[in-house]
Amino acid sequence: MRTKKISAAVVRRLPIYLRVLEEATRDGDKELMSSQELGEKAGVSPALVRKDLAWFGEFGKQGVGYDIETLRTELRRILHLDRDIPIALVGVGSLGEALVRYFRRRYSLDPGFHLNIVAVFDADPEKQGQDIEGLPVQAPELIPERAKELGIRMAIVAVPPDAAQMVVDALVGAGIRLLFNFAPVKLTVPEDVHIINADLSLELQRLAYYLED
Amino acid sequence: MRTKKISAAVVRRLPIYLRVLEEATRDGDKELMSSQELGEKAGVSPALVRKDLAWFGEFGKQGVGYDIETLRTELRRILHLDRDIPIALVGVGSLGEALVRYFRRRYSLDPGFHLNIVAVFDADPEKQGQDIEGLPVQAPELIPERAKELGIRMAIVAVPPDAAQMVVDALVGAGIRLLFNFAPVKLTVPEDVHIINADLSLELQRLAYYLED
DNA sequence: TAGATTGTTAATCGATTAACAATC
DNA sequence: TAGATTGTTAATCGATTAACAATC
Repeated sequence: MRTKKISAAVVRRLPIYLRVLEEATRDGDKELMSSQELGEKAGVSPALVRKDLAWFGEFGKQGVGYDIETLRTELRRILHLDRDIPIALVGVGSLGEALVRYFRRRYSLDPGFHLNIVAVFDADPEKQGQDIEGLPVQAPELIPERAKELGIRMAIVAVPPDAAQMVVDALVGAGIRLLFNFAPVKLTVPEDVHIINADLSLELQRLAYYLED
Repeated sequence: MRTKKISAAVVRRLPIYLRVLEEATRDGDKELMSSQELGEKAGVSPALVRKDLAWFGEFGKQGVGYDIETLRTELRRILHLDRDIPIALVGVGSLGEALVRYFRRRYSLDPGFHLNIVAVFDADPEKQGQDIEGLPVQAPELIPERAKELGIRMAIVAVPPDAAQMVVDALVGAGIRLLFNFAPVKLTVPEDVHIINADLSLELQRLAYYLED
């Protein structure tokens, strides 16, 4: 049912639903959840929950609701989170290093968390060879090789702004088409490449708009 | 002209426009910029650029474009970035520490960057007293006191998920109504509190949707 | 069966784009 | 003046909500 193109707005909510369901599974108090309850916990209207899910199939039962276990399994499958996803991170500054630690710990502690940083790159020879959370920092020249070897199709970019476009080009050249960028610059990518920007300065600046005088 | 309520979609683009203008000022090649050019550099259509700016005043000249210097000054004023904004950060894990380093360095290097982390808190007594980028880690009990003293009205939350709601309640209790949250949980706040969530796991998970099988 | 809740269609809302008169 | 570009209105597009028949 992946024929029609699903909008980004819908995709953005799927991991939220999944998180609510994972929590419900952990707390394990019941087997069913209505769109009403799922919506409340996800911060979304019940109608929108149903509409979002309906894009992918008929997962609910009228008069009953959704089976938590089933829906969780489906959402994992839809999001490709039913198996490990190897990820590269480029740029071991303070932020990059923190991200490696954060995600690798999360991966090793939470068995349901399939996002796994498996290779770390930095152009600084001083940093190369250093161990970050069990991974050696490697030269960016090795990206294509390691990507192939490890099946990497997703990367996190945490390099300084000047280097970001170059790094992105290298990643795309290595066949990586899913990018999560922390550099505060607008990047240009081919249209079959998906890029999500986490521009933290921009977010803080927009928060400042709401300051009262 | 802040009578009508400006939508979040508009506010989100303002810092992008500002960044383009700051760059243009730095490169200093010219004094004017059209909505066409500003739009290209910001990744927005020219019509939308004009519409967004028109909410706040008539900053352009027909047939000419926008004066870069003037518009930059106006945007800074609109975003309250024409003066320093003191910020608190709570939670000195690897991510919190990286954020302190990142923003404090940015603040000291870039004279136009007015967002300034001025106080850092963590509940772990082991961490209290430690120096992070020139700031001592303090006990969260001191938040109200320091907030008053330093005029803090914005805070970054980088604590573990379990502690997040409690910390947010404390911050709101101390009169802080602008929050930037990194904890992977849905937080409940009074409606006059603005909260921006940077839920990095959620973003990576949604990127996984676009994996091809 | 009666009550509840889904999946889906129609109505509404809001944001973006197109178009153009005003005017520099 | 002629050409260019703004500010703004109308048209379009897309996302969310309301409503309800289907059905468990």
